[in-house]
Amino acid sequence: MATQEQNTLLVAANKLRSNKIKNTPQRQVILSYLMTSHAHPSIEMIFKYVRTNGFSVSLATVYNTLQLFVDHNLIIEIAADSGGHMRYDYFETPHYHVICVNCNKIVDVFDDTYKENEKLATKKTGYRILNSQYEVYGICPDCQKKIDTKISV
Amino acid sequence: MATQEQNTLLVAANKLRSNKIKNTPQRQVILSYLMTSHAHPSIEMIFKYVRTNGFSVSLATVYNTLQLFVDHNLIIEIAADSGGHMRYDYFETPHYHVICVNCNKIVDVFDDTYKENEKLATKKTGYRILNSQYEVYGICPDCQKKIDTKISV
DNA sequence: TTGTTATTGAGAATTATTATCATTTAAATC
DNA sequence: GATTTAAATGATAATAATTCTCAATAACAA
Repeated sequence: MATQEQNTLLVAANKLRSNKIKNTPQRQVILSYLMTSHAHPSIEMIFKYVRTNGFSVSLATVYNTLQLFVDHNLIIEIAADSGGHMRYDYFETPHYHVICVNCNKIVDVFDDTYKENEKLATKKTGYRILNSQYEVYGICPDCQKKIDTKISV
Repeated sequence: MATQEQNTLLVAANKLRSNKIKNTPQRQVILSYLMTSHAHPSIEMIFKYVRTNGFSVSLATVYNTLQLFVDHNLIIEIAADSGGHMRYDYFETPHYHVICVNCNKIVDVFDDTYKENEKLATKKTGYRILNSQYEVYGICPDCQKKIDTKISV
C-alpha cells in the first residue's frame, strides 16, 4: 500500500506531465512539497526540505525549478518581508495572503472576490491581464499578544 | 518666486515633519522624487536620481531611507519582476498597480474597492490589519503589439 | 550657541542570485 | 530493452544586492 508521501509524489508527477514539464525527482519533490505544505516556504526552506527528505538537489536547481513553475503558473511568488525575500505557494484555487509584519507568518484566505478587479484593470489600462495577486499586511494574533503584554509591563 | 522643484521639496519637508522624521536633505529629495514621479523607481534609479540632482547620497542611505518610509507607511514596495527586485511608490491615495510581465512597466489604477477585502481578512484570520496591496500582472499595449507582430511574421 | 543624539557615507563583509559547463538523466525512438 | 538526443543537474565560480561598521557630520532641542 502506498504511503501518503508516495501518493503526493504521484500527484505532483501527473501535474508535471499534464504541463509538459520533464519529470525529474527534484521537480517532483519540490512541487509535492509546495502542494501539501502550508508554510509558504522560502528558497532556503525548500532547499533544506528536499535534502532532508532523501533527495539530492543543488541550490541552482531550486532556483531554476521555482522559476519554471512560476512561468507555468503552477505556483506564485509572495513578497513577504520588506527585504524582498520571496516565498512560494502552490496556486490552484484562487486565494490571497495575510502576512504578519512582525513574524512573517502567512495564512491563506480562500476568497476570490479580489479577482473581480481584473476586469476594471483591463478597461482602464489596455493591458492583457494574466493574473493578479492580493496581499494583506497586519499583525497575527500571537504577535498581538506579545506586543500588548510588552506595552502593559 | 519658488520653482516647482523647490515647492516639492518643501511639501516633502512638511510630510517628514508631520511624521516626526528628522529632516535631512537626502530624505527630502528621495521623498519628493517618490511623490512626483510616476516611474515607480527601483533602488538604483533613486540612487542615481539623487546624485544627478545635485545631492550627495550613499547607497546605504537610500536603503535606510526607503526602509524608514515603508515603516511609516509613506511609501510601499512593489515586487515588480520575478527576481525579487523592489520598486517604490509614494502611497497616499489608495490605488493598485498593473505590471507588464514583459517590460516591467507599472501603471496606477486609482480605485480602492480592493481594500474592501480587508474586513473579511480580519474576520477570517484574527490579524490586526494594517494595509493591503493589490497587483495585477499582464502585458502592456506596447508589448502586445511587439508580440503579435513577432507571431504574425 | 551648545550639547546630545541621530544620520550619513565609504568601504568592508556578507548574502543572494546567476552563470558555467562537465556529467547525468529522462524519455522518445528504434 | 537498447540507443539516441536534448534537457536537467550540480559543484563551484562569478556577479550582484544588501547589510554592517564606525568615524565624521548634521539636525534640532534646550
